Amino acid sequence: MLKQKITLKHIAKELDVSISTVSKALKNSEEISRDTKEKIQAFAKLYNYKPNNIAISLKNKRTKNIGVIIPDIVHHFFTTVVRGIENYANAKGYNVIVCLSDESFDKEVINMEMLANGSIDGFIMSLSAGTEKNKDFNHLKEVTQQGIPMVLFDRITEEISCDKVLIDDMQGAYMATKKLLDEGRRKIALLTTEDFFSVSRNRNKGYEKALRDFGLGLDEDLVLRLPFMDIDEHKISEFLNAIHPDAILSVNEIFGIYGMRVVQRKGMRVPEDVSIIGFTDGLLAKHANPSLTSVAQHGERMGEIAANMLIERVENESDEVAYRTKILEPTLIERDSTIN
Amino acid sequence: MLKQKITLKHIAKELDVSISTVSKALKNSEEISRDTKEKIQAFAKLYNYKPNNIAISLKNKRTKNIGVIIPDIVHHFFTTVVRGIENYANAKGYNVIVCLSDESFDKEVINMEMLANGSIDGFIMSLSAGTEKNKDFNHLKEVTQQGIPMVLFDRITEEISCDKVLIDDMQGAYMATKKLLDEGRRKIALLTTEDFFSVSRNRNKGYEKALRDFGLGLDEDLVLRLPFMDIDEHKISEFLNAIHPDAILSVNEIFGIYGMRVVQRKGMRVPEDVSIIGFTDGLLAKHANPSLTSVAQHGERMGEIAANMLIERVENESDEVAYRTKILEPTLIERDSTIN
DNA sequence: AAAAATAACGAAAACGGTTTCGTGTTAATA
DNA sequence: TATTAACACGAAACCGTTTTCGTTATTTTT
Repeated sequence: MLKQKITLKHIAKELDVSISTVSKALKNSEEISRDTKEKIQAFAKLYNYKPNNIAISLKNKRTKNIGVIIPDIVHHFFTTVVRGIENYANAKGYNVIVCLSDESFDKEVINMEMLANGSIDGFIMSLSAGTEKNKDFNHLKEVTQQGIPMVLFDRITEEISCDKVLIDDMQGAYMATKKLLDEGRRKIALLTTEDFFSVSRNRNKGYEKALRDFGLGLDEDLVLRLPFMDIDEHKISEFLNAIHPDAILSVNEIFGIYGMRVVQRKGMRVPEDVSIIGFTDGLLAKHANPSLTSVAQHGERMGEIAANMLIERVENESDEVAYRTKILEPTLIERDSTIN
Repeated sequence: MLKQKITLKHIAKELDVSISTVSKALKNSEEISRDTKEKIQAFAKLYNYKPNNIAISLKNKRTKNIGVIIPDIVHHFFTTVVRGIENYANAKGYNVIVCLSDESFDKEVINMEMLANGSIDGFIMSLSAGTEKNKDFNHLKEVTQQGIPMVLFDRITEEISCDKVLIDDMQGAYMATKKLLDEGRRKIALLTTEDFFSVSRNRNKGYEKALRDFGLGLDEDLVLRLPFMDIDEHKISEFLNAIHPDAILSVNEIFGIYGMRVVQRKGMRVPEDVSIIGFTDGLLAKHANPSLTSVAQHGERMGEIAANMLIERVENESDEVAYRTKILEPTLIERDSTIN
């Protein structure tokens, strides 16, 4: 049953011509006579010949594969980015190899090394928590020095020069905070992550800037820094009980959802008593009760842009085009956890 | 700056030995003298030599890549399966190439063809809606006939003989329905999809069987079949208004969430007035208010099992081991949308 | 009719490895 | 001392393509 894959060699032998002739005939080369071409093409169609990708990759030193390394795939934002990458890449004839770093520095390194040895033409990645934490970017450096194009998105670092795409996190947090201030809120709690996430740092800054622009200072008591995994609802509860905010800004979706729940459990109403805004416009935000006003990160567009940047680099040998950093504008999606 | 990748040939020339000697030395072959081996290994380490994956793939006719084709990646269940596949595959030294069919038959075919020409050692996939709809499985047939191993999960078909892994959907729906019946519910609405999804058909069957086992018949008026995309909340609302159920079973997570919202909007309480159970134990279910009792599909395990089955096939040339179908037991996760 | 041009194809190198099968040295055996 | 083993290495085929550069015939030109 095992219908062995047919190769140029088989066709050549069968039709009693050389491999080169077969190859040329299938590419409709002018070098080959009409008769021969038709004969070969007919035969190839009949036996459903398809060239072997691996052989072609070896020959051209081009795999038409893109390596994507993300911290987590069970995560709405990354998932939308992957979808954007897939869409664009597939349309351009590229496959996407997805690897998960699982927020671990070691896994990130291992995956990069696996892929960097010829499997892919370039990388698109977002740093793992581990990498952001220990600030070791040597694996990225090595890869770029080998001439493998790379695009960083969302969780990026200044230490590596390469193309980058991200949203203006500071601006997003600024917009959100301003929205809350405009509502008349003055005691705005910030639910954020530990400080090593560049993304969170920027969001924190935007929060602070908005406060200052309104003549308010940053009150560290209003800021809760949570570990990014294993969320402790109790901690959030204690925090909110202690400070009694009239609004909450969360640097992600999930903290916002937890915040909302805690607030509601205390018998307070959202948004009448407490307004809440989160980051990441995911399913949770959309379907929460009330639905959660969110700063949209436009993951799918981010993915498309990243793929576009990468493929351009891959296909234009003309290396020395300056590296670009594309900064997307975040959008505030107003829902029912804020007033009007 | 472009530190060119070093090859066996470079090492050979530099150390004035043959390529074969270098190759053997790096594999610690007994054939090569201690001195030579040490010299070569040291040199290779110094210049950070790593064999080219593509070349090795071509030689062994093994890519160490697994092709995964899923309908959608912004979807909790598929995402957990991918994670399971990744975990297992990575540990075994395999990369995962993810392609999205986007629920489209055509895209599924294109992606399979892209990957089937040498890029991967085997497929793990779940059928797109389009494929389930028009029941055309020729692309799957061709691939298996070429001897490329394949594992189908969740959305499978009997028409293809290959390894399969899925949960007992009928049993899951049965358990859920029985739970509702045990609560004393008698008017259980079923929110399901169009009939071409094998998965939904089985869940419908489980629902029906439970009813019959309780001496109740299937009342078609209690069944609403919704298109799987672009959910029309209004339609759900009309339906529920018309029949006034005391419980709702949904064949997925999202319909359940919508159902809950509609019920609550009507001023009824969940679960006091209406109990609700959904399928897929995702984030929405966990964070809904009240949290949604769900039939867990164990996506991550499913992914691991699929990867395990596939890799076993790939590595054991001993083809003719009978195809296996692994059926996982679903689990009912009781939360607050049902009583106790 | 001799020289040049053209047409149609094949040989071989190359991509970067692995592996089989020599082959020339040295060391052990008869 | 002649023969054989063991050792250490290299040549070459191979995986499946692409592509350059011949090499024949045949046709055109002078």
